[in-house]
Amino acid sequence: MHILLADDHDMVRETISAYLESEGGAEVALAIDLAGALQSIRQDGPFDLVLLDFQMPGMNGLTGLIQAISANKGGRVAILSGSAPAKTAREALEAGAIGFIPKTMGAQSLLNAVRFMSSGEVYMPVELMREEEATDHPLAEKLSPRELEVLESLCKGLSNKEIARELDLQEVTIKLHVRTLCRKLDAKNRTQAALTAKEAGLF
Amino acid sequence: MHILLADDHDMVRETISAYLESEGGAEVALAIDLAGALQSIRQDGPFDLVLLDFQMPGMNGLTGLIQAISANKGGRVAILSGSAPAKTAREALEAGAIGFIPKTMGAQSLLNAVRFMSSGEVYMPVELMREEEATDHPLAEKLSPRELEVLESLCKGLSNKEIARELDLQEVTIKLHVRTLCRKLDAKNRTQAALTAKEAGLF
DNA sequence: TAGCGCCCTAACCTTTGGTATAGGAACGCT
DNA sequence: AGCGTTCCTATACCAAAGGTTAGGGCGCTA
Repeated sequence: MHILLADDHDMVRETISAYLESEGGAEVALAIDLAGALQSIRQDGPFDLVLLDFQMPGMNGLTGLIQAISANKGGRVAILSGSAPAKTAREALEAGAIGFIPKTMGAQSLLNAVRFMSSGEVYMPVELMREEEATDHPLAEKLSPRELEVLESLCKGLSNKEIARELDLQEVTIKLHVRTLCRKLDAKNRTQAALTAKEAGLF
Repeated sequence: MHILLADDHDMVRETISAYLESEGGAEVALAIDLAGALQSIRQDGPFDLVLLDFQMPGMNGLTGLIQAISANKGGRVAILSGSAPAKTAREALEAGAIGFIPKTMGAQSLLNAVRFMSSGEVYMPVELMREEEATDHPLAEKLSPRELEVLESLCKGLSNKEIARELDLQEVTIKLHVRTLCRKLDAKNRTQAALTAKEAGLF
């Protein structure tokens, strides 16, 4: 197996690669950011599998993934993520990733998944696949669709008026939603509501 | 070397332990959370070194560290952290930790640090020691001490009046600081300022 | 059909937030 | 001494946020 592992945490990178090499007999190339990964791909030809850390310089979201896929001709690019929101996992697959690996996974399972993906199979942990559970953030369940839209704008720091324009509603209506949002999120004001939503990783 | 490694990420735990065992000849016990770690310490006697992930169920801040230190009689407890704010590192040392290891550290350096700490020496990466650089978040540099205090309260979602009470100042003064904060953080309002500060990992 | 939950709007009011302008006190610096 | 910076205070005005009550429309369901 010819594998490229890109992660900006030296420790993660080196220990995982050591494990894949000793236990899995893989040949592992390393990169510390997206730029390094892309260069390595172009230089040392297409890999059987490219593992990209999701939070890494240059990645910003899925654009880095897409670049890597186009660089590594045969595809075979997987995302490695520490805190895995199920939604991004599915988005990654839709964007063409061959797999999604949360770091909460065991080392042995990782090895299996890597073998799996190296041979061209798509890998995705079942916990992240359940359609329903996916969008269902524990917090989001209580909110109506409208409220979610408003909350998202709230998290951009927009004013009621701006939100009203964005959603094509009256300002008063926004106020209403903001009030109920504050109640549901147990916040005293819009700022706390936005902070809470952010911390819950909703957006 | 008799070592206990506690981390809730299976992958991190298993790969690091595999590395420490094969390359460092260490004997590594594992735990997936603080409770497990404490139990393991009490059962299998004091370890030469206990490595605790800073973000792990049961840790909440430094209280988990302190528990572990008192459980592992000889001390010898070190913190392992993914995103390492220099401030917490120093706080951990003050609380009695024998070392602080950011996951951005290389695997070989990790091994050295572990050997070092196992023999009772305090280990701390130099980058995190420089007194000045410590509080110096790239963003925080531009802000006066007062502004930082206000910003911190802002990040709790407090109103101007509440902040004024907390800092024993007049409300108008807070407004002033909020305004300059918004200017310096390039935010349109308090909410955006708070969000920006949070994202920069300031608090 | 009646009831319920969600969504939208209205008018009205109070509190809070944001801006401007101006001045005083404390500190370090040259 | 004079200068600049930071910090604090003050007055005043307008905009925005927060809250209340009241009402209409829509779709679902008992």
